[in-house]
Amino acid sequence: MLELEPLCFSSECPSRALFDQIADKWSMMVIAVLNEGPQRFNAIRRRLQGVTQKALTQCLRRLERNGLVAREVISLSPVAVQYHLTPLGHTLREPLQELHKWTLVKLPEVTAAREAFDSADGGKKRDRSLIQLRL
Amino acid sequence: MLELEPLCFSSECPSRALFDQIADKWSMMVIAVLNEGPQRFNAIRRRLQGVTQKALTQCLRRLERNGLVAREVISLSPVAVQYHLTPLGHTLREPLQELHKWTLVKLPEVTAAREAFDSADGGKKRDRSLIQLRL
DNA sequence: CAGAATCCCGGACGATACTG
DNA sequence: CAGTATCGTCCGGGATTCTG
Repeated sequence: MLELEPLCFSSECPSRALFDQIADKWSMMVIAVLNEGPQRFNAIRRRLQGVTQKALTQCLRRLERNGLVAREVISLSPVAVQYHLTPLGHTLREPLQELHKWTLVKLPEVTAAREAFDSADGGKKRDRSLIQLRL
Repeated sequence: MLELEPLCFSSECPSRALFDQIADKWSMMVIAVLNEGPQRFNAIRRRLQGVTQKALTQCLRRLERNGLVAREVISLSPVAVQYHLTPLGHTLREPLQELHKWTLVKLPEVTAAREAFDSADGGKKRDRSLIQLRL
């Protein structure tokens, strides 16, 4: 029942950096896809519409390096490569999915908040200054 | 008990973009800090060692725009500004904290995996090619 | 105190071409 | 097929300075 310790906010806390490494869009989606079973590179690529080959490669390498995904080369000709979740990777799936679920459920509320925010002081001094509203 | 629908992977799916907007290091930490109660700008700044003023401002604006955080100006002299979580922001706290907890618990395993990965093919062809190992 | 405005640079990213 | 290599672009982020 402890509230997660002092909840390290120090800049040396390594979990801070780790967080950035696992909590990104592509990692989440790759893990979700691989949760359905082992997949080959281009199979993953096809399911993640809009991902570039470079981004996917980097993402997979990072996941592999962090021990969340395993890569196995199947020596055919031409070569085939399969990726699958490790047990460790599996433990990450649920927390990530919770977050994804949140975005789906709360999207309407967020959208409403955005419209309120954007129109509220649309005429004031903060026209399009630092508030880069992309997305 | 549904497995989260078709789990939209399409590039038009708006929750994909939303995910990137809320699942970052600073947002997580700001929400964690504000969970302890309303805080002023510099108070937050002090607790989040290493954050720059610009990054924090941007983060707070984004959170405000998405309806997760509310900003209230207290007219003193000099001006004071308080930030606090909205009810919507509160609902995001738990999923984020789960993820943060994951990084704390699994950090040893991840670290081990990294060392294995980095040393395993340290001598092979993938020296320091595309696998940028920063962190 | 709580930011905004400016400047600047390294790095992220996409597009393209090449390889085993 | 599953990547790697290279290039050009762009922009997010830090440092600094200024303001109500």
